[in-house]
Amino acid sequence: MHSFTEENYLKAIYKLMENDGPEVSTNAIAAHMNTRAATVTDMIKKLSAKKLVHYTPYQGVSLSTTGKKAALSIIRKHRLWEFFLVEKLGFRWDEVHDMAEQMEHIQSPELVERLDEYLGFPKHDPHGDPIPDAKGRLPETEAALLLSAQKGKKYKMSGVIDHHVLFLKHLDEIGLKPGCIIYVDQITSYDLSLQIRINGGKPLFISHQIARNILITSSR
Amino acid sequence: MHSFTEENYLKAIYKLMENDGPEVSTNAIAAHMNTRAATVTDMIKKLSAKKLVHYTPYQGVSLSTTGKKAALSIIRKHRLWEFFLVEKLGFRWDEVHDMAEQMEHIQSPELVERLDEYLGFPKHDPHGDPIPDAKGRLPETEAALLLSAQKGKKYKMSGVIDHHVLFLKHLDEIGLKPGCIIYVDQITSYDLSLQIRINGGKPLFISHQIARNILITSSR
DNA sequence: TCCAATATTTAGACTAATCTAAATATATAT
DNA sequence: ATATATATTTAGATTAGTCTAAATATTGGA
Repeated sequence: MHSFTEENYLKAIYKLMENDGPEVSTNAIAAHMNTRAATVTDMIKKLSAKKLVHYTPYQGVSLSTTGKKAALSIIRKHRLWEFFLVEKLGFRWDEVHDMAEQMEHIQSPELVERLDEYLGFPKHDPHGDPIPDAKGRLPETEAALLLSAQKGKKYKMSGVIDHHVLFLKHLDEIGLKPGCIIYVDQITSYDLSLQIRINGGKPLFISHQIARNILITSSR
Repeated sequence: MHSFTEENYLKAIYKLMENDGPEVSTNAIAAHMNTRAATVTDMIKKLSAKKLVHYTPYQGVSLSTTGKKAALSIIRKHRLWEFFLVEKLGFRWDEVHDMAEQMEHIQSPELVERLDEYLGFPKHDPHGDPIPDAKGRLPETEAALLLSAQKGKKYKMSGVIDHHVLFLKHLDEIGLKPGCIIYVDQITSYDLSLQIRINGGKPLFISHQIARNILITSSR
């Protein structure tokens, strides 16, 4: 249906749209995809001809209904495969992105639905990101930043903002991963660093830099 | 490393080489891959420049050691994914080829090894084809054709020659699939058709056409 | 308002994979 | 042995995706 490249553009536009609003700039896409603005313009025209995006020259681009659906389908596959890689094959959550990046392009609606069922219809991937259902609907996700946590309370880690491998690896090393319970013992007002305990373990210091990239929900 | 297209050529050359001997003709590749001879010549030159094949113009092509290794790695992945699709996701053996055709190109040595382990190191895929190990070694496979079976004996179905979907689907419908036990009750010398029973079930007539495409081993 | 900085698009070119048509080599049947 | 049929390669063109450099549009500050 769509080429790998087209799928990657749709996904990129979707993610940028999620963060920065519906109108996505050529340069933002170029930066996100590590290509040149001229290349992006070419591809946007193609996606526009296929009615996957709305495009007015110089005004940025936004996903059409079909484009959004396509993007969500790719994201669904990506996240289901990530879940598979962690839960079934035993990879760590910081290892699976690049593999899923390839697997998300496998074309077979039947395969996706069977995989979903096989995995027990998970709602979130190993990073805590919501998995769209077969219709492209995202599960409700109420989440706050760890830096907005209150002293003395406990929370459940529900995901991350930053998805870079080095960040994820660091979190994994200190024992932080989605699902764990975080007890907030101290908040240093000077540098906004936190002293926490994970699942009731020993105290751990978390910088503001890290706390702003961790998502939490009320525990239970 | 290699493009999808290059991988598909290597696989095609491997399969043709398996059937017709080491020297594979341009036309044979073109026919197998549904392209034109001119296209094949171009690609052969590229594979030759990469030292994946040995090539003398007008004399056909053969896989180099590296080329053969690459081909076996792709076949390994294809067959492991087929096994996964049937054993874990519950697809029928006649449904999985096209999906595996896409999955075989996923690049990640670690993923393949973990998948192999997860599946319990299977030796054969759902069609009975041998799965190369991590080093590219194929398991021993002694197999005969069903048409060479003897009256009154029983055999285990070990695979198929023809891999076309319609053939596989037909076999599945009549209950023949790798692993089943075949009792040969009668052989009609006139048309070489067979009367068999599957796993001791009710009698079934098998044409010569079908019998020549089914592989068997001695039962147990 | 107008100019400079920034963002975007256009023009022209490149590579990989493919094609058709023409040229050339090999094989085969009298 | 030679002509004809078949197989293969070459030449030249096409499409998708990419690039650089140049042209053009938008924006924000004086």
